[in-house]
Amino acid sequence: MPNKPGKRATVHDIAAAAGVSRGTVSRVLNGGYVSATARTAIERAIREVGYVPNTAARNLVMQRSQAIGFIVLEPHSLFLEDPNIGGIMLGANSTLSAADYQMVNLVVDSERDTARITRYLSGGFVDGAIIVSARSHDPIIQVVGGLNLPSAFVGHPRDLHPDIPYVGIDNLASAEEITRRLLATGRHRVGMIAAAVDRDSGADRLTGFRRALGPLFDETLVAEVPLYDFACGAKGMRTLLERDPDIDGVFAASDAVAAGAIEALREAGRSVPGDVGVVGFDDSSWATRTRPNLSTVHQPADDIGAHAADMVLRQLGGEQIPEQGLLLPSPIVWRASA
Amino acid sequence: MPNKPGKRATVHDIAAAAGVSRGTVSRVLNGGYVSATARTAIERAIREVGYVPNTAARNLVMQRSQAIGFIVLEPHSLFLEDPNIGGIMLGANSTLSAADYQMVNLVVDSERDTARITRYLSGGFVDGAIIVSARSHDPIIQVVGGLNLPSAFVGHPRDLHPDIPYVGIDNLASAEEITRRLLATGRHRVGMIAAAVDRDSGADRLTGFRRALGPLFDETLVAEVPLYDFACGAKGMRTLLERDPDIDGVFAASDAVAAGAIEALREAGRSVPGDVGVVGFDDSSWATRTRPNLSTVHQPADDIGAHAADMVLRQLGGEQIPEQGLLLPSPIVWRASA
DNA sequence: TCCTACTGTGTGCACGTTCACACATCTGAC
DNA sequence: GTCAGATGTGTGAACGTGCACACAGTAGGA
Repeated sequence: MPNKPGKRATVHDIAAAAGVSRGTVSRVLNGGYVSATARTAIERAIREVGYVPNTAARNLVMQRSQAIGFIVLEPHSLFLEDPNIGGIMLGANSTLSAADYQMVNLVVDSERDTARITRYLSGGFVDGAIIVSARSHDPIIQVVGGLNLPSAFVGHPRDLHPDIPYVGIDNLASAEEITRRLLATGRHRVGMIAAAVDRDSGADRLTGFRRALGPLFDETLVAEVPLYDFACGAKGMRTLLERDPDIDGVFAASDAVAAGAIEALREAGRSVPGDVGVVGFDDSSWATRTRPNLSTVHQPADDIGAHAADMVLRQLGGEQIPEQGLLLPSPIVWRASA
Repeated sequence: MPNKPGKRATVHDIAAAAGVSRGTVSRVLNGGYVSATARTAIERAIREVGYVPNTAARNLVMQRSQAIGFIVLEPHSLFLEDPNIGGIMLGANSTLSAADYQMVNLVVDSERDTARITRYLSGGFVDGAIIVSARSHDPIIQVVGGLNLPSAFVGHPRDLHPDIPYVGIDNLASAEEITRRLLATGRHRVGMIAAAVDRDSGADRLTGFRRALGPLFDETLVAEVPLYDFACGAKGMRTLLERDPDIDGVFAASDAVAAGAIEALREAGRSVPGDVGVVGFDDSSWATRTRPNLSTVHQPADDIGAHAADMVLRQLGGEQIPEQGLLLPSPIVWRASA
């Protein structure tokens, strides 16, 4: 039972137990010249007493907090809906905790909280930050650029400061590729349900779709909806069917949107993939919930989080990140919906 | 620009700026006798310099970490799937951060990590803990009971230490109630897809179902499946249809299970709610994704998290929690699936 | 006048750690 | 035999804060 309610062992205690001074104990903990005999005696004492260094004391003298902020710029409700954020969080968390860093969550609901974040970021509460869901022209980008805080963005807003690294996937190329795959199945009237085009991911997916179609691109076959969700997907699909009943292929901006589209198609008496081929994006849990299962773009959320954490950690280690950003591979997963 | 890269203002700086001593500054920060003139001068200095107290130094002298552990005893994959954990986390996080506490996430994948958690909990890294998803006979229960750490459980395993408070919902009563509602729609052959009966929530929901049926209870109309998920729901439904093709009502242990059941019913050519009435549990995002939308039990995840955090906070404030546990209301949401 | 109570302020110490420095010992080379 | 370099160890100072204590001034009552 190493746990005595009132007191915790300190370096002094184990120094006394091992018959050495505090300095030597500190050296076996942090590296330095220590004799073999002293080292073993100290290690034994540490084990016996169950000593764990006091984080607060260490942080105080080292002038750091050993914490990384995980800042999500989304309303609470979207935070829960988004199939990727959870994975990104988990990926970042395991990388961070392996390096003995704590992850501090900060969900920012209102855009006007920028002042509060700034104070938090510059207040020494965190040694670094991972910022998720920032959009182009988000004031947070300027703030983080001005601060000298090791940080990484998940996703890549256009106007990112050149010194701040980002990690994400190539939404544009992936959208283009999956649209091509859809066209290759012999479809002739292919439309898109574009969601959240005010966000970089949404805009990129639309641009990718446009590129894949090239001269065949037809403005009327794009239905824009505000959110990446089921209801918007159903609404978007109804709009497309209205505009062109002969539509035979749909690229949905996310799996949730695709699920909504499939529902609307079923209601309209169309079969999937018989009458209409549908592809999604994200490879979230939606993809295997729909019937038929979705053909989609796999988004490696876990890896994205891990890499973002790694980038922050490397900067903390004094390293200058050479590449400006990192785009992880996002392979196409071809299932039955197209 | 209060942010000078190298240096941060300390109590000394603002004491000098205001023409008083450190002690007086500390008193305006933490309460005590301070003259009006001194107070205004100090407050002005604090504002001008943008002073924020150093957390590490404060924690060191106060002998605390100002952090609360949020411990989830689930594999990573289940953590993402579970529709409630995200909400609980968010609820706990906002209550905690309002009280200036940090939330430290700890997802424990393997059950054998108990030693690591014990070390963490007793190591002074956290001042308290919120523990989610513990099951009866989980060793963590004994550990936390032995430690003298302010904590709260989400859910209520049978063998909980009497001093440790819990917060959750009454799975048994709610299951009983929604089954009664289902029976009241005129169904005569009502079955259940029971999931995760090795967990307290799963076992309670089954017991509630049994109670509602009373003497009508028929063992053959219960299909047990391992997980609260879509695939298990579909499988469970097929089993039930096989055992009794005349089944006309189903209580699914969760919304995901219900969604799977609806899918299986559709494949078998049954209409919902025409041929078979289906009810779920959780009121998660699944509930409005299925067609028809699910009648289900609303689980107030956000409130659960907030209350758990509050319980820990109150213990930290020296309060002895009088009630042993708290069961939050979980109202029935009646939609179209039954 | 003296004692007590209250308000207000400054100072020293402690919290547990790391780091720089001083000091000690041992080796080998000139 | 001395000097240089490597290896090993102890000590003091500092990190920034809160708290206990000492002290000063004021007011009121006996």
